[in-house]
Amino acid sequence: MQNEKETKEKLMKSAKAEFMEKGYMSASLRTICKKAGVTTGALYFFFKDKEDLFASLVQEPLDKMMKIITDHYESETDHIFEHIKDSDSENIEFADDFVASSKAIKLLYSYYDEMILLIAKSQGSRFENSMDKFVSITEKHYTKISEIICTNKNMPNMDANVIHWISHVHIEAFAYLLTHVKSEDEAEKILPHIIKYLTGGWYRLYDFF
Amino acid sequence: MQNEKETKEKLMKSAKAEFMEKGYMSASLRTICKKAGVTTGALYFFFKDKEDLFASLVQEPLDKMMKIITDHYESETDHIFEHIKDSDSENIEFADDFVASSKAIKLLYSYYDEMILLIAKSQGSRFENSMDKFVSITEKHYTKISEIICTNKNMPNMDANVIHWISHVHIEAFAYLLTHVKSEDEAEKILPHIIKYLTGGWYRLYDFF
Amino acid sequence: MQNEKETKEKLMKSAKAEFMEKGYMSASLRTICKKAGVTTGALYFFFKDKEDLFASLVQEPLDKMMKIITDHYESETDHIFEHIKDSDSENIEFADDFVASSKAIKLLYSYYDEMILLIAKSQGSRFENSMDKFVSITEKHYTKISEIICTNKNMPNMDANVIHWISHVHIEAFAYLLTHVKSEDEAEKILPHIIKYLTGGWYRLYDFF
Amino acid sequence: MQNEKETKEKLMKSAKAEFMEKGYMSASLRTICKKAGVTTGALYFFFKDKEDLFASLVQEPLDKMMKIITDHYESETDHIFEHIKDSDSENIEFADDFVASSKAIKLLYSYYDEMILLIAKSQGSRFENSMDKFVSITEKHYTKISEIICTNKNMPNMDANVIHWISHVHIEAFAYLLTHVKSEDEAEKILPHIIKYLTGGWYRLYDFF
DNA sequence: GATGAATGAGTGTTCATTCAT
DNA sequence: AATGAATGAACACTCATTCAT
Repeated sequence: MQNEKETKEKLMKSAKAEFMEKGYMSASLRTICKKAGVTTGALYFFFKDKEDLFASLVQEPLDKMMKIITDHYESETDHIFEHIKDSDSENIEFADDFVASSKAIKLLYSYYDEMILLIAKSQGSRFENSMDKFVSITEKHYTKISEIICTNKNMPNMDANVIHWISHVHIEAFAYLLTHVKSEDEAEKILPHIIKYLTGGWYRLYDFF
Repeated sequence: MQNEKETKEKLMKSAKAEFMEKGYMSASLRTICKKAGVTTGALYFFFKDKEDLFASLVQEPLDKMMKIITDHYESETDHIFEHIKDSDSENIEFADDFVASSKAIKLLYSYYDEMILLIAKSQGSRFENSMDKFVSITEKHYTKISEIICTNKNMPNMDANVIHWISHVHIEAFAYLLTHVKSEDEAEKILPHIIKYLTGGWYRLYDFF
Repeated sequence: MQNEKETKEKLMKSAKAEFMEKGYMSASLRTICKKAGVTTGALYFFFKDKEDLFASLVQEPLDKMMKIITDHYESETDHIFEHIKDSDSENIEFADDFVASSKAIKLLYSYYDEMILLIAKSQGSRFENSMDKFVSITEKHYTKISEIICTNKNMPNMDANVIHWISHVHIEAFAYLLTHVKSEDEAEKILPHIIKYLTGGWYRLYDFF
Repeated sequence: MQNEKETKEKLMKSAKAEFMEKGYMSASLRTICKKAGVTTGALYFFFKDKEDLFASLVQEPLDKMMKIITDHYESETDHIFEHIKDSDSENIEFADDFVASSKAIKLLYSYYDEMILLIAKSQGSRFENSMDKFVSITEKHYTKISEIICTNKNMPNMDANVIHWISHVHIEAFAYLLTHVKSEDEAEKILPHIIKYLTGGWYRLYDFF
């Protein structure tokens, strides 16, 4: 009726605040509507149900993030394969990938609220395990890399559970920044140290020192 | 009923199952009582409220774990200080502390259910951030260690946020094992790799290689 | 949209399907519109309200059926009066009216869906008792016939409630066929037996044997 | 709390009135509770859900009625088999079973409200087709009888659909009385005529005259 | 002719909690 | 030590209907 699309936006803004405050399960649609100044019926005109409302906030950022990660790993894989051919097998270098990571951080912080919703406020919704998907992709990538290293170094393959944990830690590192470091600037300052630490782990695990 | 305390135990057993299955928030006291074969009134005789019931399951294990960790760090701190005096400043060695870690794992798995409740099923209760306390203690310990290293190596002190993250990662490593690796044996097999990775991070972060 | 009346027809078709599936009360205008590919507003352009939409489907068939029955009884009444004069009072014969009944069945099955809507799916609407009107007309007719017979046979008049019940049964017989026998052919095969049974009732009730 | 069992009874009384007035679907649990002077929570202490509340009113009467009918048909079957042996095949007599029917009517009217609920107010609940079960039992009984008659008279067996319809009519006759004749006395007066009519149908259908 | 937006009252159901007995 | 009864607020969701455009 009134100003076009305004209601939907008010609803989404109100929903974001409520989900952020209480999490998916404890959030009340009644409260969301009240704060948006609309009736519950209006909400159901725009959204199928509670989950759809939540999805309207996080689905797109999630998809974008997914694509960024997938693309990144693809290019990194290419890079490593080239690197392997050129260099002698003993001196693989782990990319202290500041550039890519910095990009990721930028995206992450540009969707600050939405990422928080996904990471910490989605319990009870179908998004409650979306971090796991990131971990899964990461795991696939690291499994490949690990195989290359082990082959080159004549080591037995690394235990799959270990790779899974490392993937988990890497993804969690970003989640950690979001949930514990409010400002992007601050995050950017810490990030190099985190990367340094994480690559240190790789080197040691594969006996490079 | 007959044997005193039997009701309370039935209630706690039933509660554990329900909390494990649905998490704190989604667990229903009605269901817990029904499965225990008692009325809700009985529950409220033994427990103040929902949170108190949850606490009855996790508080003690949490406290024990807390003590173990605190004690461990105290003894480790002593050990490091001695070590510092004895050795020259350049060659600090990070304890790849298999013994202590293995002990922790044993305790962790002896309270498997309770730890899962704390780590993964406590959202909505006052225990939802209890991991943070572990992280805090760990952080204090690592802050000390970091200061010693930096002093010895004439480096500027490490950013507090980085220390906090590292502490987080170390605690999460144990949580990860619990939530992803069902059997203790399996966990013990993975643990050395995890420790190796984590100490590798320390070495690199403080430029030991 | 383009071709006028197309929307209305789509709406009615969709409504018929929904009413058939769920009955008047449980049918949802939302669903009807969705399946017709129109908005609720469009529905309210063509129809006053839910009941009006239902009426658009069944009113005309109902009226036609009403007229057929009324006409039929009128002609039958004439026939009986003639018959009475010609014959001696003892030998009234009940028309095992196969021809008329077969005609009725044909009409009934030509409006199969609409009749089902009226008979079995109209609860909650103003049509929920439309069968009663058929019964009423039938009752008037049979009351006359009963009076003629009783006069001729010097019997006391038949209890009005009994006549009402018989009328009810006769109408229900047709309703039964519609709701229990899908095909017209099958119905036509059963119909003679039903008529035979019903006329048998008349003979016995009025002590013809 | 207060007077034992009073609340449940008030609830059931209130529910009966509401279901009678509006039918199962349109009845509102809120209204029922309000009129009983209790909160909705109280209702759910005594009854699982809306259907359970409805069942608490009609299940027992339904079961009793079912038993009466089953028992009746069993004894009637015995009677007919004896009768067959004694008499010559040509002169089967249909029991104008006033005694049994009168008994049924008495039971029916002693549960007047409940039977009305079952017959006319149960749409939307699991009881909406309970009449069909009565018809089914009746059908089985009449199928047997029909076979006996046809065998004795060297007729082809009667069409199953016809038997089904007759069963339907017989059951509906009782339902009709309940829904159209308020007083039991009045019903008892009409019943003999109905039975006479129905047996007349049998005689004619099987060509006894 | 038809849309898109919105209303507001309503639904059945579940919840943790209380308390007289 | 425990029961059985009851509260009352909250929940997500659906409904027929309205109306400016």
